[in-house]
Amino acid sequence: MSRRRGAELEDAILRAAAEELVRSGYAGLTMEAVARRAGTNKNAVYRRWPGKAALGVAAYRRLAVAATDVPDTGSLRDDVLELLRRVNQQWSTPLGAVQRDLLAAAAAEVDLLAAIQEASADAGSALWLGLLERAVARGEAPSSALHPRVATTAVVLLRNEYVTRGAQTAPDEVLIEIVDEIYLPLIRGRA
Amino acid sequence: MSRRRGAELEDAILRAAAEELVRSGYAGLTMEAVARRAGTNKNAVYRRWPGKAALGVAAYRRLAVAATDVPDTGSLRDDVLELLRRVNQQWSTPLGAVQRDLLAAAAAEVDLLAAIQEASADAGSALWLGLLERAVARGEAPSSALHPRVATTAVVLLRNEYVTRGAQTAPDEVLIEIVDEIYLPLIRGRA
DNA sequence: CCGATACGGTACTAGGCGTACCTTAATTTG
DNA sequence: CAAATTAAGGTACGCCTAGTACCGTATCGG
Repeated sequence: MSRRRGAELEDAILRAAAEELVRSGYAGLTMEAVARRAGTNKNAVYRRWPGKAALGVAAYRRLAVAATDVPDTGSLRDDVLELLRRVNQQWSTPLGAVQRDLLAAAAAEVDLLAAIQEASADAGSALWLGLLERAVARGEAPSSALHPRVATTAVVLLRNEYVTRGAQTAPDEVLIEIVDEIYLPLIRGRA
Repeated sequence: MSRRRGAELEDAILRAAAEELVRSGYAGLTMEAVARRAGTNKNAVYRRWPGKAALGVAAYRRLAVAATDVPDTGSLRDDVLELLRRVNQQWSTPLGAVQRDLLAAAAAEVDLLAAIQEASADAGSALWLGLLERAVARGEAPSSALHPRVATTAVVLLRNEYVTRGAQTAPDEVLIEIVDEIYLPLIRGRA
């Protein structure tokens, strides 16, 4: 029997950790179970990651590679609402719960936080800026709306729903309210 | 020696838990230490609260009674910025860190979440709506701006800084950016 | 072929949550 | 006022999990 080493073993551990994450959530993630599922022991894990949080983040990054493609309906409102709905849907999955737990668990270590941010495309402003750029080209929005913090306001407000309400999912009415009562007025107001 | 009972003992436990909370944070809070500091044992604690999260929230509520008074400078921008600065300052204290940890720890139990919300006045929309009402009276804002979600947008964005950046405190430039680039344009745009 | 390196196995320690059980004090009730 | 009930105190658990230590052994590079 061959003994796995280096990258091969590391890969197996990450795969195992990712499976455990979706199965049991971050709270239920145990180093022991990860090692067992990977067919190894805790030593191999601790040689690579300093602790549970770091492993959790590393495993999450492998799960959250699926980048959301940006909708292009020809209407700013529809684009925003659609992207917001996709994000909401993604956050409603067990993976979204994992992300939130991880965000809380990694709050102490700044580098881990950055790693999570990097992994979740929805957090980046690129998607939202791109969407706005097309609206500007169509004359639906002023170019002064192309501002990172402005662009991501809708998704930030949605995240707040999860954080403060502990919501499993945000109802569609909330998304509509965010778009119609805040995001679009904000874009208008920056003219 | 007299043996404390009922409300008196409950009070001592809550006081002890609050002290432990500011000393060691929520992560370092242990039922054992709380009981010891209160001069009793874990039994008395568990007879009153089902677990660590519930006790933590109850203790936090006793700490966070200090309601922020709303500034009234005569200018919407100054009012908003000032209130935001006060909230930022409050969230920068150890107590703010406790609140964030608690928010994460109580994410599973909805009733606990509600209890935290209730305790932190800054989360409520009343403060922000009151501030806006005065601005409307002065003609600085349209009455259509009097909307709970709109009113609290600034503080929600600030919270996001803490959640996603793990910030100890948000720099003043961020507050200014939130006010000038988002909050005020939003108010304008709702005219 | 020979180190050096890293994996596997196992056994620990340490700490904390939550529970069980019993004794003892205070309070309520007949 | 005595008896019954309620609630504290004391203590010892069971259980789980993080993280560490040690050692034999397979693999890899030179």
